[in-house]
Amino acid sequence: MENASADSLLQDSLDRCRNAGLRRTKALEEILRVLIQAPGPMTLTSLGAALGSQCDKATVYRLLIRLEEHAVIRRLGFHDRSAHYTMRYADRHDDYLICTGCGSVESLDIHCPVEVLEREISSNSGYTKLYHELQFYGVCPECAR
Amino acid sequence: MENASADSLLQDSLDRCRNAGLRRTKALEEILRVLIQAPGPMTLTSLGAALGSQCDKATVYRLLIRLEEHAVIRRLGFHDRSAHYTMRYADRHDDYLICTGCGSVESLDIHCPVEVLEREISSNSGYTKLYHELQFYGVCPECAR
DNA sequence: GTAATTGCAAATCATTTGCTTCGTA
DNA sequence: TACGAAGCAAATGATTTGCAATTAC
Repeated sequence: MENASADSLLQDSLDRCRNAGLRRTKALEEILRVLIQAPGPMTLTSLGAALGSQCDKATVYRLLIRLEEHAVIRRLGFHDRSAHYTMRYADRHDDYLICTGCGSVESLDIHCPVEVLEREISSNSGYTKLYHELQFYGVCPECAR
Repeated sequence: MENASADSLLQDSLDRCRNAGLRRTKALEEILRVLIQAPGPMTLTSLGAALGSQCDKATVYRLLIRLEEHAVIRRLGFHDRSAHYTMRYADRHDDYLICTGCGSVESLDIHCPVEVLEREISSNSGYTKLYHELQFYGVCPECAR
């Protein structure tokens, strides 16, 4: 992802945050900047490391929660003990392939056949605001050596 | 699930455990018995509660890990902080529908279109022992009131 | 008899929360 | 200026681990 693109993504995200009623603080900007440039989902801890001591862990934590509520980011539950977060873009839905050995995460930009099911399940169950999370687990070539 | 069926499932599971080299202990039997009868996935804590003081939490924890390694049970990562476990049967793969409000879990015995993808991903990525986990999240009718 | 399991207690570690201070709108 | 947000410190709570005592094979 090039700089120009990353910049406009940051702008878009900040706009969405303002519309959601979030104040434009340094922590917000930095978190979004890091997440946008990240090659993959990040945990609270890895975000903290990437931010250095620019913002407090509790601040990051609370912002992540709000960002997820407002659908700016997506929260992922891998088999890891910690939650992973990644940007949520309207035109893109990633599923993931995770190695059960080393824990490495690859994103799969596959056309997920689940979207159809989603609508079906929604009408059968009466659940609203449906979304899904799909993960594939396996042993990567390295770990299989 | 009736008793006769539950009994034979327990037998089958115990057999698989023996083949895996696990000793037949009281803790093992009790954990399997509870999981087999459970209406849905259980956490370490709920398992502990169901077992009363029949076995120590650490014992349950270590057994769950081994049972998962030997594919007797399946571990699920919901957005809950805790891991959920459920029996794994050869002829059955459940996906789940979870309410983001109250956390209730329903299992979906749908024919999951992901199985096909799984093989495809396996050959593209070189990953082996692939399996997947699919969850739908949404707001249940109650919580939407 | 012996190596695998337990039980109990203590250590981790990722959150989560309370509260005071700061800064944006 | 008022109220949401940040920073700091302390509380949770679900795992994880160490080690001595048991127990299945």
